Amino acid sequence: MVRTRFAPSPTGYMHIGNLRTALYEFLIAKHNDGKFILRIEDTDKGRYVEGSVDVIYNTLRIAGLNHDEGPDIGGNYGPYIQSERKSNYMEYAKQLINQKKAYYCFCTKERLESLSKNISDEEVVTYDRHCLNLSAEEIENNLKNNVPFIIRQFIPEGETTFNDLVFGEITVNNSELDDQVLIKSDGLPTYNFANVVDDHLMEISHVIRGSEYLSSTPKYNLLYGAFGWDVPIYMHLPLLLNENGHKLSKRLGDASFEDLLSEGFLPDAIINYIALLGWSPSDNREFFTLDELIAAFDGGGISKSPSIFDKQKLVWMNGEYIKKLSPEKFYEMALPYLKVIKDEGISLKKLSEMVKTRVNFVKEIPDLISFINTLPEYQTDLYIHKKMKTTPENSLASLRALLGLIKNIDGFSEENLHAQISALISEMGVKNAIVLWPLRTALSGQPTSPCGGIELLSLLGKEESIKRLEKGIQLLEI
RNA sequence: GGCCCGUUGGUCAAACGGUUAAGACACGGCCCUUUCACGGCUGAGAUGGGAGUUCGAUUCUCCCACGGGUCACCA
Repeated sequence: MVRTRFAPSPTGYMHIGNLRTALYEFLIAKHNDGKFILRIEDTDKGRYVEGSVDVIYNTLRIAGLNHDEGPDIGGNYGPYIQSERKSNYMEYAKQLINQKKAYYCFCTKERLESLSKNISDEEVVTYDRHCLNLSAEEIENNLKNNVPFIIRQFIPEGETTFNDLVFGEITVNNSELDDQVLIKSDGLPTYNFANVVDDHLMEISHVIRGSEYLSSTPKYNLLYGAFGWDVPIYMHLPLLLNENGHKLSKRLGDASFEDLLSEGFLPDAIINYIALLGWSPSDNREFFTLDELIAAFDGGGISKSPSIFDKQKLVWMNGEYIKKLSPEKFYEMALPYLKVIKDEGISLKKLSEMVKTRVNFVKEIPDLISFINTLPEYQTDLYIHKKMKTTPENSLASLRALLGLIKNIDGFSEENLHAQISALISEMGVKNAIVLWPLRTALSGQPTSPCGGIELLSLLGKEESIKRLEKGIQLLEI
């Protein structure tokens, strides 16, 4: 049974790197018909941020990464919040002490600091094992007198080798490893210890996490070995970097999932995009629904080198997702923005269709259509278009002819307008653009618009169209 | 600094000893189009450097350079 877990700390912020880790954990579980577990790692009381567990729930829900077990929905391996499992860890730590795989340490903070003081910056500071050989009496005495203590892992001599699904076999000399703290003086376990104990107890089969944990993995292995437990399958993921090549972080102002959502990115687009950061499917496809990802994600094709999070490409992908939306769904999302239009005679449905291929975000809509409310101030050089071969002079002539025609048209349907204007154009003996570009310009007052001149006529109606044409003529006559 | 990991165009990346070194984003051009956009076509742009191994290296080995990670009673 494949069981993976997402184990965030409730620090109030879920950046894209965390999300991608959760995604891959979810995908590996689901690809293998396994379980995806959520566990909250709140052993650092100092960093706890109120409400951040809800951020985690919301993120997973919105992203569609539904967990099978967790604090909110329970499961057979609970509790799923580490602070609620406190007694477990001490018990296991004492077990290691009995086996001489761990030991009490009564060193004060001051002594530990003095340790690093005598050493130059070039060297590694490791614990000097001052407390390793305390006599049984000393230990007992200290404990009896409530001297604050921590429990340290005893790292034996030798080498440690582990295998990683992404990075392959890695061997490290144990002399590089410190006698790390397992239980802190507040009685809570460190992340490293809690992780090993919980992953074992929760029968996690695949430990999937960022590659920043690669160098502490040997210590995990030693712990598994000390307990006599099977080592899980490791899968370390390449880091996600910002455009400056640094690890994504809140401090550097990198966007969180929530930030991206409020910027208007679609959850599916974000998921699709980050799935491709550090992973490449065998067929090089680039559009995936979550279900398609589950089918395709078999653990292969994961890169070892870090990737830079490129927002520009996400913007593009968001636009693609918007184009894929059904007209109904797009209309629903666009509606709040379409409502900037004051004229109730205008079909928002129709506007919605026009605007759909022109935006990467629905929030861009008002900028595209607000000219409909009021004609913007514009300069007559808008009428000069090299490719259309328009000049202020021929534009003026066209607008005059159009004004004359339109005043006498009653049916303002597109078909009718189209027919009449075509007739006018052939009568004038000019190119389409000579008439249509000035029309579009006079009606929109902008270099671009979501549709052409004839549609604009129909959209604005006779009265408003005449006003705008007259305004154009007036400008050109000066 | 020690240790670990990495290095294909600006970015994401494919090619797992033999290819004219894919594709995508961004950028340029052309076409389509009554503007813009969409769409289509197209252009420019890369194997960090040096030794080996091999008939042949992006691919294997070593050295160097560069980048990242880690070295907490943080996770």
